[in-house]
Amino acid sequence: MPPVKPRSSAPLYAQIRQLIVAALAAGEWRPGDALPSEAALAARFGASAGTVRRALDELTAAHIVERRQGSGTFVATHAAPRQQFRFLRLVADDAASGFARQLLGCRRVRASADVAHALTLRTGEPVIEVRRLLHRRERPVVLDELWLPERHFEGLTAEVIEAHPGTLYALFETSFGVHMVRAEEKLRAVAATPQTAALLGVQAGAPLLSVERLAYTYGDRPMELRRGLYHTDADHYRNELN
Amino acid sequence: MPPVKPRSSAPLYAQIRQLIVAALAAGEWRPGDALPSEAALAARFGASAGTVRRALDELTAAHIVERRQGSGTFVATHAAPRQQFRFLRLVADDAASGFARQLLGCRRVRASADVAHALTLRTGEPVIEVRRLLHRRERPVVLDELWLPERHFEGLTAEVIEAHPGTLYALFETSFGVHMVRAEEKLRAVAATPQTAALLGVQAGAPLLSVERLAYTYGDRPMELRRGLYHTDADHYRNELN
DNA sequence: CAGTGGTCTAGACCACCAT
DNA sequence: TGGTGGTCTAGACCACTGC
Repeated sequence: MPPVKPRSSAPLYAQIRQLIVAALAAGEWRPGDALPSEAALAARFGASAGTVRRALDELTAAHIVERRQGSGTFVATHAAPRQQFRFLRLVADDAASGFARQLLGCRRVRASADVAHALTLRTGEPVIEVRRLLHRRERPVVLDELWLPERHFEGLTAEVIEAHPGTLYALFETSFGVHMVRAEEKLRAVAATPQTAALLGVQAGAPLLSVERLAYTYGDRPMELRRGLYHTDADHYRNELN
Repeated sequence: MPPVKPRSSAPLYAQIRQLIVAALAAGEWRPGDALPSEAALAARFGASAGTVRRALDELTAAHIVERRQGSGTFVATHAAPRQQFRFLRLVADDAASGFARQLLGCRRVRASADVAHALTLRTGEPVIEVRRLLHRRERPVVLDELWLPERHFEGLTAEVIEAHPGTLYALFETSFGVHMVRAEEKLRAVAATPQTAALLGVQAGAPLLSVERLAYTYGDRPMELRRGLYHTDADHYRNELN
């Protein structure tokens, strides 16, 4: 990894931030690994400790790395307890409790036009389609359908999913080297179709919260399209606005 | 305003951040005003420029102040073009366009139990209730109902609202000195009642996105409860997850 | 105890804005 | 041209972790 170009227009801390992300994308450090110390990174990039620190500050804010005073700086991982439901904003109206997962299907299909467009693939390229149901208190609350580009997820089968105890994002990390960094969601209210109503245990036509999520890995590359239908009678989608 | 306590346990930059927020809450600087320069604030708080800068960094991230290189640091205001729709995440599926406002009512009522609880009032205390409709392309898309503690909004009437060209949050700032800093929202899908359906031009039972928002002013004091029903056929609620 | 991140300082230089 | 925020440095000291 070369040192930083001195004549570039972008601030040094931004260049260092990008170089660290590039190293993460290249797999130099894996989720959960410790990064070199701030002093070591400063030496590597030929910058002062304060400048490296600023780059790490921003990566910490973006949940790309995680700092632990006294121990070091670590690559963020969806396996960490805090990150478990980082992207699932559905919470119970009363006291929270976890979800039980039920896999409905996992198969290789050809990307439809809209799936391909979202994932920047060509229509008809192979994608893996997963369908699942999440239950809370023995009742179905989320019907999820998601698509992944097959070339990054070769070998993902129902058996692999069933055998994995953690979240899907943790599985993507450990088994496929794909770490999701951020996501964009589009929410709408829709009416349950007869099929979705049956799966979620509601009447056809009942209102459901539709959540379409596009998740990105390092370098803003879209890697997962997800369409969820949330039953929001006893749960709600929680959001904070700044 | 006294200088910072040297022996306190919280970091100096956090104390300075809180002192600045307290000064904002006390009205020392109003939205749109320039704060003293970083050097002047450093002198006032008896800290170095770097420490004051860190406090301002955090206030900038929270959209409480806004920096302009070469000019100074300014108190954030909802009147600024960028902040216009900071809390309204509903965007059109195609090209964006603005909203037209229609006031349905503004009256003084007694707080119901849930409204009072959200605003930390006692049940029956006077609140101002506002109801409006937002239109896009001549079609109603948002039915809004909101409640404000009367003691902070004395004199808020339909005429005042109709006469104000900007957003409600800008009006709250200029006429009542209440600046909203952040908000929490709870989203669900609900079925339109006959009344709401008529106002939004949909069938009774049609799915609507219900958005309950609690907005806070400086010091995390809740100042507005808002319940919106969004018609999401040609619009969606956009969210970014980090 | 050594090594790590967390805080705080002092100062230099640059980029931008207003006048 | 003077004042403002933006970047970058060098170094001191503290708090915490793990051996």
